Amino acid sequence: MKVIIAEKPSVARELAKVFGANTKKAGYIEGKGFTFTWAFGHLLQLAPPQDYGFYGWRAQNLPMLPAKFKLAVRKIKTKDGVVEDPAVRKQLDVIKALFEECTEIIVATDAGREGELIFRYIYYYLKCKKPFRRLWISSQTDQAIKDGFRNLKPGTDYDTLFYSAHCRSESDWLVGMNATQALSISAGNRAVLSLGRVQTPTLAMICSRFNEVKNFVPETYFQVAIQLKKDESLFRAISAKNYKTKEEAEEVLEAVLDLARGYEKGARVEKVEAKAKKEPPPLLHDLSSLQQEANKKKGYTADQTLGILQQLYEGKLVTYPRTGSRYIGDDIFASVPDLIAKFKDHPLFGKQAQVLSSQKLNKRSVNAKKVTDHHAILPTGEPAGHLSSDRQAVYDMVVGRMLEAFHEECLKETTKITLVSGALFTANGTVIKQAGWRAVFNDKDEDKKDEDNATLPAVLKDETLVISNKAILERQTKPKPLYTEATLLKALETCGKDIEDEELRYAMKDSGLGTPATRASIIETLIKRDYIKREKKSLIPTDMGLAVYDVVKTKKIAQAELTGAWEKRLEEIKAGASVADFKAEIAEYTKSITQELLKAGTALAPITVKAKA
DNA sequence: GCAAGGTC
Repeated sequence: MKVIIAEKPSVARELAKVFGANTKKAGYIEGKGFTFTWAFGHLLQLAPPQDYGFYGWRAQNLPMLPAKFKLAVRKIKTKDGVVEDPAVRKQLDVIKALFEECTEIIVATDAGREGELIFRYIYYYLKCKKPFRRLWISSQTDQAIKDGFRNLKPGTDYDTLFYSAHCRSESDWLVGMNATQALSISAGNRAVLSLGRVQTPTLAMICSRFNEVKNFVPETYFQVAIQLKKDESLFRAISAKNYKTKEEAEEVLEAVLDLARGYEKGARVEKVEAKAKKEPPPLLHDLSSLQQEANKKKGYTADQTLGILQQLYEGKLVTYPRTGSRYIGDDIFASVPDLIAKFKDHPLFGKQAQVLSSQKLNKRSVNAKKVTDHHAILPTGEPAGHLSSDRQAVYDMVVGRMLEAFHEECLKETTKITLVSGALFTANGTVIKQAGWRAVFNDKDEDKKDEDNATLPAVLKDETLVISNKAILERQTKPKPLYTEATLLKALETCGKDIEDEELRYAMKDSGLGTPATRASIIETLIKRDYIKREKKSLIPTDMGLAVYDVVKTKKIAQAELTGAWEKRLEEIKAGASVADFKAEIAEYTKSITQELLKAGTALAPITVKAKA
């Protein structure tokens, strides 16, 4: 018997279906000489400090550098404290029995670094010696699965991938556990002051933006607005220049030849620029873009959206949600017309689904090369039935985005009218000629200011127009906005892009900080630590968060570059570079950051006393 | 009591 192990039940079911195996047992499916079993993500984790004899949180223990890491069954928190997760233990027992029985293991965890680690941790924890081969597929259509099984790779081909995954895991433990204890201890051991490769740069981003806003000095400036009349329509134009003082603006205002001053047609059209613009449809959603949209439209937190999506996924209404890809492959695309047809009677989207059924689909979201372990989020087409309002809202975002993504471009015409009346004035307008994908939600373009979205009347060069009104506008420069969950998620995704060092920037280009599956929990961790809080839609630091930021802001652990540097080395390890060298560097860094924090954290003692009181 | 990573 051969046993196939997947990362999660849904994938195991999919594989079993392709093989025609359908005898369901507790924790596995069998048939046709194969057994399909699964993990639930990471079943095992690196054992906590006490498993190496580091009891309590004491400076003498630091730095904790286990000679050899141990694995422990994943824990959950219950009212009786932290215990082994019984479901995980049970599944491990199932896997153990199957591994003992089998002649060969086929590794079908997700095709990536963590997928490899999930399997290897199980394999080594169970002290299994059975031979294994690797299934490496990036799409789960029947054809891709069949091809993948015909083309299984030797398990050892992925040894270096495992080494890089293992290094990632141990390095995060070493730096995170030691830095956390060092800071907490030196601040008086009254509160958990956690630090980590991902959470600390995230905190730093929130704090630095907050400080920027707090220290921002707004500057007042002035504009002159005129109201013009062409036949029966009115529109507004704004001075081409901004003025620093009210006096300057008043001079310009005075010079305007308006009706009140007796000028029948005091404005002359200097220039009319009309441009046709094609606006392509948005890409399909990945988890992050959906979390951002749900936060903007409905105010859901990233964590809530992930939870809702997980429920929809378990209800088989949407495809795998924790994806970082906004694309699908050609195989999935082939099934899209049928999928769209299933929404022809949908109360909200039925009409657009029908429209789409009769036109050529836009292929902007179709690119097999940009599909990583999972493709973009799509509805499955299963009948949804009655859903709670939040599930319905998120489901509609998935369905609506699918219709948008395969829709035609939106055709717009933008117009810029330049006028002279004393000074120069401009009016910007946009007219949607053909809604295309924008017909799905009929939303306005939220990135644009209202005044740029005005509908302007047709005017000709050198035509003269009535100025029916004029005014001075007092404006203020604005700071960048505080982070919301939506903008923070975006920033986490893209934060590697402005790193100066070219190699580090390259190493982070596909990753950013954290992963789609973990970003929501990073935000929740910072809130749980009392480092940040939600205020309306914004995320703002607490006094504690700001104090921690002050201590670590110049250190490597607070920089996104640290992840870039690690990614670069991990990529090299994957390509065969020395593991020992990287481990030695991490041990060195662990020692130095621990020493620094053991001294630096004393500055935080007063604030932890206050927090405790 | 602690990281980041995965997922029911």
